[in-house]
Amino acid sequence: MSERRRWRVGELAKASGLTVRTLHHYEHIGLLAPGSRTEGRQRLYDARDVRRLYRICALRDLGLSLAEIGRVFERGSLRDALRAHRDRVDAEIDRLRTLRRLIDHACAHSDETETLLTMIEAMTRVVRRGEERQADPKQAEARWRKLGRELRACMKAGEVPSSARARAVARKALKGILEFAGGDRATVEALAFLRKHAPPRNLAGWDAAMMRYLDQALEHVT
Amino acid sequence: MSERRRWRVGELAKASGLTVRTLHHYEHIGLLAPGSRTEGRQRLYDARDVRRLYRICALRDLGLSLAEIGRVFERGSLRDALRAHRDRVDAEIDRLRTLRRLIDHACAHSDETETLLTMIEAMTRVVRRGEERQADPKQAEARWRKLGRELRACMKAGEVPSSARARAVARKALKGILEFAGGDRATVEALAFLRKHAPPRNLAGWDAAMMRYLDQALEHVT
DNA sequence: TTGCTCCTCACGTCACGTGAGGTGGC
DNA sequence: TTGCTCCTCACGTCACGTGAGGTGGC
Repeated sequence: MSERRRWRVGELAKASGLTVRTLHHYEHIGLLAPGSRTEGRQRLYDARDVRRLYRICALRDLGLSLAEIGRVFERGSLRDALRAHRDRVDAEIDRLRTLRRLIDHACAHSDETETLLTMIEAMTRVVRRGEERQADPKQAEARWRKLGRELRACMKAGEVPSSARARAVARKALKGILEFAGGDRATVEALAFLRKHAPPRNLAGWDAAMMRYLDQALEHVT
Repeated sequence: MSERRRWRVGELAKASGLTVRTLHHYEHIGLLAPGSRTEGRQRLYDARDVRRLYRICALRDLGLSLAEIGRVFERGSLRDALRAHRDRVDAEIDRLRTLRRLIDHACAHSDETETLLTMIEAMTRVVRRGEERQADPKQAEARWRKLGRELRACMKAGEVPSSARARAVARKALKGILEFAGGDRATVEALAFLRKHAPPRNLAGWDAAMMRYLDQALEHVT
């Protein structure tokens, strides 16, 4: 009674929603070989193969690579693979969110290709090479840390952002920003936008609240 | 005085953070050719090339393909390209969010590879092929629409989910769910999870509030 | 002359898509 | 015999990475 149901490659393709070529590919890389073949070398998949295929599809739909899936089936821990994958997904979501805001900001603020390009260029320059452009990154960081401490003192003392002390800090910060931007207006604007919408995490001890406070103080500085 | 600054390929690579191979590639596909070459065929990039390169990098960092970037430079509207891209980014964020919840749910609820696989398989089966499994999709949809109307009537009348009328609707819904799941417990659970965490949009006229109401009513049905 | 940089092929990656040319009939 | 499905190469996609073997000196 071992006359079990068999599937030819086209049948399995139709049932699974994959293509015949995909099944060939999975066999080629050693991920799923049919249990048997006919005398004419036609592939015959059995129930075990089908089961395995659905698991492959499930993991693939989660975004695992075929190589990772192979490893999970061989001996790996699915849990570890999933945890690692979850972290990758989280990072990707973060990245896309920032990107989304950047694109939207660009779209909303200009119609002209030239202007748009300049703006995007400035933004990505800031995002990508941020620290690299500093003459001396360590010195620059120490300076921002110091400014951060001064600003935090203003905040703790309950001073409004328009107070003389807060404005003094803001003026020093503005000088640092202008220096960083190399005098490029688009870069200064891009920095302001990024401070608001995609605050860098843990940048020299600054947090989002401090950046908001700084932006308010900057509005009172000429 | 046209002795302008020139860059050899290695210099430009270092300055831009790209590899030499990448610059070769951009030339190969017609995206960025050096303004000139030496007698020994060495590439010489000028300021215009550098400018163009930074724009290419900016658009690439936004996620545009090299082909799209080429089109934008030739004649295309950057704005249209950005809008289209923004929509793609949005869709991708949605997809990853659902995925994220799915992975987390799976991780949180089991240690065993076997169980995890079965759970994930059930979920992706539901997500991917939802409607296909119905014997008659049109008839099924009409049925869910009818149930939706009955449920909405309960809600409008201000009845609590434990009321007799709501429970009657819930019992009918449960029957439909069991049928859809083909008697598979894992699939039923997966459906419940997805109703809560990744509600399908506009499924036979049901919205998220209705699904919450149904879930509450289901808790009062044995 | 010694290094370093540059050059042009050309194959590899990843997950398949897309024919081409020929054979099988679970 | 006619269709339909199956078979095995093998090149194409995308954005480069990675040598291999040889030449230039912006």
